This record gives sequence, C-alpha cells and structure tokens, in this order.
Amino acid sequence: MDQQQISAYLLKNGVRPLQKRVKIMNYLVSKRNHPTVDMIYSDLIHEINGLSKTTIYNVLNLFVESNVALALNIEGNEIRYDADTSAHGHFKCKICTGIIDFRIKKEEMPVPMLEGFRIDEQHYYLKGVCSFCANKIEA
Amino acid sequence: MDQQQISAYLLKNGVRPLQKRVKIMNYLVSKRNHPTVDMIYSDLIHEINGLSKTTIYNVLNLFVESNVALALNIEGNEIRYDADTSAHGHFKCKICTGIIDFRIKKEEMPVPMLEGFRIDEQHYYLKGVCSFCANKIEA
DNA sequence: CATAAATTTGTAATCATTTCATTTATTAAT
DNA sequence: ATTAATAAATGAAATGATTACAAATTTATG
Ligand SMILES: [Mn+2]
Ligand SMILES: [Mn+2]
Ligand SMILES: [Zn+2]
Ligand SMILES: [Zn+2]
Repeated sequence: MDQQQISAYLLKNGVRPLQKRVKIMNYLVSKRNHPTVDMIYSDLIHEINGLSKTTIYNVLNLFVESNVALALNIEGNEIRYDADTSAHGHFKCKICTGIIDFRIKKEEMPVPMLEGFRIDEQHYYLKGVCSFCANKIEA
Repeated sequence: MDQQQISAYLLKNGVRPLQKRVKIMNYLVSKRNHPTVDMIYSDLIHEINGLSKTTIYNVLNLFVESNVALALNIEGNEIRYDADTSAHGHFKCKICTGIIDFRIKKEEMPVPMLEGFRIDEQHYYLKGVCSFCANKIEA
C-alpha cells in the first residue's frame, strides 16, 4: 500500500485524505503493531514536523467512526488501534505487552442467540504469555 | 448465596472473608450487573458506613488476582467487574450502556493455533443495540 | 490486654483522553 | 491570484478513572 492507494482507500470510505491522515494510516498499515496513541506519536514526531498528540486522537477517532480502523480495548488503561478491520482475534502477551493477530474463520465465531439485538462489533481476545517470552522464562 | 456461602467461597480461594469483602462480593453475585467501581460505590455507600472508593479498588484487584472475579475491558474508559468467572460472552448496548451475558459452549470457543503460547484469559464481547433500546428507537 | 500485622481511609499523584479557544491549512468564490 | 469561508491542527487546560502513599483503624496473635 503506497500513499496513493491509502488516499484512495480513505476517500472511498468518506475520509478526506489529508496529509497527516494519510501518514497515520500509512503507519498503521505498514507497522501492523496495534499501537497506542503514544507509540504512534513517538514514532511519527520525527517524520512529521510539529505533530500534535491531539491530532492523533482526532484522526484515530475519525478512522474508527469511518470504519477504517478498530479500537481495541484489551487492557483497561489503553486503547490500541488496528487498520485491519476484518474479523480476527488478538492475543496480548502480559510480559512483552505485544499484541498479535490470529485468524478466525467467520463461521467459527460463536453467534449468540440474542433476538432483536443489533450487533455492530465482535471482539475476541486472549491474554497470556507468548511463546517467545515463555521460552525466556523457562531458561 | 448468603453471607455464609460467600465467606466460605472466598476462603476456599485464598481470600480472607473480611466484612467489606463479603459485602462487595455479595453485591456482585446478587446484582449480576457487571458494575463499575462507581456503581458499586454509590450503591454500597448507603449500606456500609464510611466506605472508601479506594477500598473498592483494593478489594476488586484482590478478587481478580485471586480469580474470584473477572475484569472486563469493553469500553476504553471503564472496567466492569463480574463474579461469574466461567467462560461466557458479553454484549454491551451503546444506548443504555447495560452489559448482558450470553452463554457460549466451551467447544464453540474458537481455539487459535498459537504454538507454545500460554493462554490465561479468553474474552468474547459484542457491541451494538439491545432489543429493548432497538424497539424504543423504532417507535 | 498488649503487640504486631493486615486492612482501610483520604488525599494527592498519575496518566490517558477530551474540551476548547486560537492558529493554520484547505477549499470555494470573486 | 486574492479573498472569504470552511475544515483541520495545535497546545493548554480540564476531566475522569485508577494508583500511590502515609496515617488511622481493624483484626489476629501471644
Ligand atoms: Mn489485529
Ligand atoms: Mn458476565
Ligand atoms: Zn511476549
Ligand atoms: Zn440497551
């Protein structure tokens, strides 16, 4: 995904592709690290002159409203953002705090019998210790 | 579940059944409303003389560590607590902010192929509009 | 009862996020 | 191309949930 494709993608989803928005979306899709606002800020501040943290909040909130990003609530004290809006699960490691994706087939997602409910979002996440950290502990 | 049973339950799980702990656990199991700390506080302050919000935080953190309560991270700005530690899903209504349970059979829970990972917690939650609120909007 | 240990309390600190007024950039009109 | 109107970005201050911490109180132990 280059800048052009990202601009087109935003436009298609009703988001005007302004410079900072494109840069932030580009960051999300290229790093795929489910970052916090602070992670985005400390990485992009070098690249974008005079970037404000408030702008990142504004842009991410816009992305979520426009369905081009997901807000992940896994830990109570932070929101993680994800440009992959398809149905998939997340694993958060308690040790390294990293979040990794795992695929779930849509038909594997349990569908509850909630008559008359409108379901907008489905979230499935796990917490534990990743294999990398588990090995380190063992050693 | 009366006070006696709650005391025994806490004791069995390594939590000394002090008065306020029993009252707070009793609140959780009898109301089953997935409350925030503030909800618990404003309800119990009438019943327990000189209750501090800090105590509720302390007790709930102890409950979670001792696996007699779950901390639910559904919205980024609040933690909800649940005395039902069995595997089940949650639905949060955007309108009335209520959280309701739905059963998921354990074998329905998708198990990702994460080789070498230690999985401690599994969370599945939905967001949308409950049938009650959906009807009100329609009318 | 006396003493030690654990718990509770209230205040202050922390930290992520939002609000808001001002400044700057972008678009549309002249 | 200027200008006016609109939208976006900025930074400082406010908010709100949670935690830290020291002092006061309660509970357990001898
Ligand atoms: Mn993801
Ligand atoms: Mn529940
Ligand atoms: Zn790890
Ligand atoms: Zn509702």
